[in-house]
Amino acid sequence: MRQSQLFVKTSREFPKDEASKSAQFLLRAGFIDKLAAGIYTYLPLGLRVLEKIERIIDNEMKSIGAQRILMPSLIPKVNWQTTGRWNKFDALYKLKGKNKLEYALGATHEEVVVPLVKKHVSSWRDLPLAVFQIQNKFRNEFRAKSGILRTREFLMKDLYSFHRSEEELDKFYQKVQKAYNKIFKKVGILSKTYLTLAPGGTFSKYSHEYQTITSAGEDLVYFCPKCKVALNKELVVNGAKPKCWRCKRKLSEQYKSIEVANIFKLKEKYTKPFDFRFTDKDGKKKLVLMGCYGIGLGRLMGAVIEIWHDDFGIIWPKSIAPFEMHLIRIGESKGVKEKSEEIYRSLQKAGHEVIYDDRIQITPGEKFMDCDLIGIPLRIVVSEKTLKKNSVEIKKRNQKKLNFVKINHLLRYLENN
RNA sequence: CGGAGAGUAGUGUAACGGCAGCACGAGUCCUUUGGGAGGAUUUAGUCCGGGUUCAAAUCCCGGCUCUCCGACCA
Repeated sequence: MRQSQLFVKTSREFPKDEASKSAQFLLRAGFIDKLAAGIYTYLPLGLRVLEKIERIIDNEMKSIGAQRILMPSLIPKVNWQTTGRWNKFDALYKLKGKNKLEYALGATHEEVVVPLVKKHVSSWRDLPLAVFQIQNKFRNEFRAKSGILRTREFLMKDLYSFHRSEEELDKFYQKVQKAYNKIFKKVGILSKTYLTLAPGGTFSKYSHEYQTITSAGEDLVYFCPKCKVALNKELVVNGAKPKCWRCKRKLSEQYKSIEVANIFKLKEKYTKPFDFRFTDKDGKKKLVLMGCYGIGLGRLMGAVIEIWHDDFGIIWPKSIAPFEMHLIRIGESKGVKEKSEEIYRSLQKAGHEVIYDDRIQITPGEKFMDCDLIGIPLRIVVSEKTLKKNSVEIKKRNQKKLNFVKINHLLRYLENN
């Protein structure tokens, strides 16, 4: 993509009203635009990142056998009444339709997925089953904050699994944990992200969260260095000493963290109100057991930036960077222009995702500053200086070192690095 | 939802109750091209509604919005 064609421009000024680093960089670099508190547009660069995260999650979900669907956002009142959440879940956005019908925008989808799956599952032979979707959720948060870390409309992957026994549910629950670890590894935050025991909220007694430790977080956790797991502070009753839920050792140090994902064993909590039963091998009707598993995609994107940035901007992990490389042209001479256009075309032809700073009347300094701000992993510079050596200059976003590579060796160099 | 703070041009900021100014950005033209360059020129603003006053960005009342703290929370 040509940077001159990007309709969103970068901004030199820090937004006055944003405290969190991820929000500052995303706004300055033109990844997102704020419409209102907790409501954001994803601009071309931001959308590319979001789509890459989506693809990673989609792959991992499918690899554990989950089938992707897309449920509606408009959910009738009766469904919420069946589970008792019409009045209990106060983050619901409620709307009135014609004929006095009422709806809530989807804040979570048990009320849709349970009756849906019930229509098609009746025998033990139909189970286990897992379905997921990636869709915008609406929650009327009392307070939106920290840019895309806590919003009122946000993209979420929600997975629901259905089982015949607790044993089967446990097994799948473990499988999801492994898949989640793979996801966090791919997006570059696994080393800071810990399985955390937490209260279950409206869903169950306990749940597990995935907490990414960073000072930008709004949660507090105790971390066990031996077990590599954490305990949410909300679970520590007044005065009690927090203990690791695995090895039982006493924990003392508190860390701020971001809850990037949450998983629950719902068991029969939502299958019961919908009377969702299956006929087991022994001919008896039994309640289906259920689990649910969420990841907030935008929040994950924000968490990655909280971990991966420096004073100049974002440092995207390769896996979710909006582009693989940033080709920068310095200078306006005919030779430089022709050569950089040629390199741009050959990179594209070789299948590389490249953003090309072909803007004119922009000083080299400004191009470099924008490049650091946007945070593409690899920077390739073409200028009079590099052309004298028949080369381009290559620099990684997270390193200081400059490499000069002969132009006719460039594609091979990129393959091997 | 409770508490605190703030709303002036696209962004960031100034102006005692008395001419709304500056910087950056954006547009046009020229020069410049290895870490936010220089010149010329143009552009654009007091959140909304009421009140006090000869006169309101400024004082008062009401509303709206944003940010932060708390509460809440898949």
